[in-house]
Amino acid sequence: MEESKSVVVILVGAPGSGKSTFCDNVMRSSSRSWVRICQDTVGNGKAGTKAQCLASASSALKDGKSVFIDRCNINREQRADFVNLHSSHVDVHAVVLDLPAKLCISRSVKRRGHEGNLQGGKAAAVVNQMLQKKELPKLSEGFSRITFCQNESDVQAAVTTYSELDPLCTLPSGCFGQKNPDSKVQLGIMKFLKKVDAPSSARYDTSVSQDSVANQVTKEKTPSNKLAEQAPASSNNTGKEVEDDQEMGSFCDTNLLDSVPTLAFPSISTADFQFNLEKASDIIVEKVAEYVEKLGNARLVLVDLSNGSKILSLVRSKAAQKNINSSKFFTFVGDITCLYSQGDLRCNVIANAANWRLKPGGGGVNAAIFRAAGPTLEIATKERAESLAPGKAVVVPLPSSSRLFRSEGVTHVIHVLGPNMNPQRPNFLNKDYTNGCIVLREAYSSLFEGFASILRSREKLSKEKGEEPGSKLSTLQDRLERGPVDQILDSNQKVKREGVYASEISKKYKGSQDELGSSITNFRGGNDKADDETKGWGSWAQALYQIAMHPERNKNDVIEVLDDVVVMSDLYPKAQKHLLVLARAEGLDRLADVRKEHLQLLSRMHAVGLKWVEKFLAENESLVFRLGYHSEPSMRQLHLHVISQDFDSKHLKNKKHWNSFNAVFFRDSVDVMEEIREHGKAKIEDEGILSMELRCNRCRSAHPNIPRLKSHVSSCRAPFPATLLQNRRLVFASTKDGRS
DNA sequence: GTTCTAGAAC
DNA sequence: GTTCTAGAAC
Repeated sequence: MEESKSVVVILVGAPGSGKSTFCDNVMRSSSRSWVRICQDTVGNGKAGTKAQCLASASSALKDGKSVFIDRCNINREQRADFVNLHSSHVDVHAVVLDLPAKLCISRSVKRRGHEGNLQGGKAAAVVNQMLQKKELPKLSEGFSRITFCQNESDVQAAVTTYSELDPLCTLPSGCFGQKNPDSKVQLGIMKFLKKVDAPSSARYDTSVSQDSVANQVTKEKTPSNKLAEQAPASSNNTGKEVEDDQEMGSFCDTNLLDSVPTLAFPSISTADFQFNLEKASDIIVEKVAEYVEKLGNARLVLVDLSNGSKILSLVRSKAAQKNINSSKFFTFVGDITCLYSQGDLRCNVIANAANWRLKPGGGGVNAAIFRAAGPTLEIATKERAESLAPGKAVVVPLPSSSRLFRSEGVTHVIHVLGPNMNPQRPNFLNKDYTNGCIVLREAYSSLFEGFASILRSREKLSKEKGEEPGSKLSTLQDRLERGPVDQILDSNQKVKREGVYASEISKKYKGSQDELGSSITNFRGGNDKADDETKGWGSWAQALYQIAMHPERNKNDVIEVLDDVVVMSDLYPKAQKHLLVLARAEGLDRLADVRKEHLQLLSRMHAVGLKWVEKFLAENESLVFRLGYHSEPSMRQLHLHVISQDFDSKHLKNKKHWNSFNAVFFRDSVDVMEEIREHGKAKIEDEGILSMELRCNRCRSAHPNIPRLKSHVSSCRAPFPATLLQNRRLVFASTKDGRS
């Protein structure tokens, strides 16, 4: 009989993956003579080195022992020298403990008395860092056998294999237990949800499916969606290799045909319009409760893209408290434009959180829906309404050529415009939640009324066809599946009649738009949009321009209006006192536009700023002020910052904020005026300065991040740097000498 | 300008 | 694991 062959087993895994436990378990019951070489212990108390590990391994092999290399060996480079221990009488194997990072971290954080003293808080960081470098071993590195373990049962199986490895036996060569590394888990799960009786021969990594995907897919599903509910319980029986599902996403797939009319809607106003989530969730639940029973068997589904969505969880718990029928109203995590193809949720109507222009663009749901629907939606929308006032909705039948119609089964889009609490957007309600809540309620009423009108028109269609009204309410879909295209167009046109009803309403709204949304027209009026765009200012960057030109329309923000300047509080003050003095001149967008002819205006702005500084200093003489311009402002319209030097503000959040007031990017008003006077233009510093290191504005010490800087600044009492003390760049209370 | 969030840094 | 940043979207 052949001489017994030693084995070198290189364990591969992050801290906490269970390498040492694996070795212990094998060694406890193996009939082989094993040596565990652990870098943490090989140095006899000191941190061991890789060289020591190699030496110990060679010497153990010489003695005819088998060896475990118990170190992370996380990438090829780390493993290479150990693989080279291979010889005619030594096999080199790898056992990969590729367990979920979460698990490794929680184990390594919790453990006590670890050999390498890697435990507690720092362990997590190390594990995370290490997993970034992870490189799974390949046979080509020189291994004769690689065993991949992705969960506890894999590990147990590998322990058994090595425990039972008799000294005279060898294990078969090759890779064992490897999953397809980039298999589309999401796809796999989706397919599984559709086919519960998938083959159960092969293994499926339950930890992956349940942790990452199944929850996302199923958690939010309605109880009526039984298949989805059952899926996680048996998902470990499904096939590990999931073939592409050709049926998936096809509208004509009737596997789980769901003919209940359903409206999917995003939370209105809570994203970009920054409406308070608590208030919004109350209103959603209130309005759903009001409408859900009126809508017969139809369903309402609140959709949000992100799994951890606060609005969904608020609405869920409030709806549960109100005992709203969960088969008629539920929340769903997914992309509203792919609910059927990606989420298996059939929604024939989707709501769009539209903008007042009813145009594509912006971002979020509006952009996504217009993109997914294609240009036909824009055309169809235009036929019905030119614009939308807050609180209103308009129903738009989707042309059958639209992708949303063809592949998602969406027959109508209802555009809704909610109240806006975002100062950067048109129709800003400036914290007026009394009005805001009224408008948001109205928005949901309009939306659900619109949906009801679609349902009524379908019922009518069903009657025309001689069907039981409300039996299926999916006439369009039936025709789509069975009938020729002309029939679809035919029914589409009939639906339009109802759509006109909706657009009549919207015309009525248009009439009342002036009182409801006067700043809609204001926003448009005065300047022309093309002009803004050629100058490269985004829509959000126009606010100051609007205020400078029409201060009377923005009474809430403006604190002083003069012929040539407007003074306002910065909406997001970066210090205790932070004002903006706006130039009321057309075409003076930024510091770079300033020339000699503006000198008088500049000195006027400076004087007005100083006047306000005096007022503030009278209230609090410990403040210190600086007046200046940003080299490259984010907002259109030349504005002078008047800012106290405490920088004590929750709105000061990042490097850019700090450096825009404390690096040379901030151009002192006194210097700007002098440069204009002497050279005809002001020096503009590059935006790159904004990412410079963070230094205290007094003692100039450097700090690693904003929180540390802020905490330092709050207590630094060093005098200000000499340059700031010169030329009246800093403004102090008159009783002070400027050297505090 | 802000918010949101992924992922880097600790 | 949390904290923090930086980039994208608006």
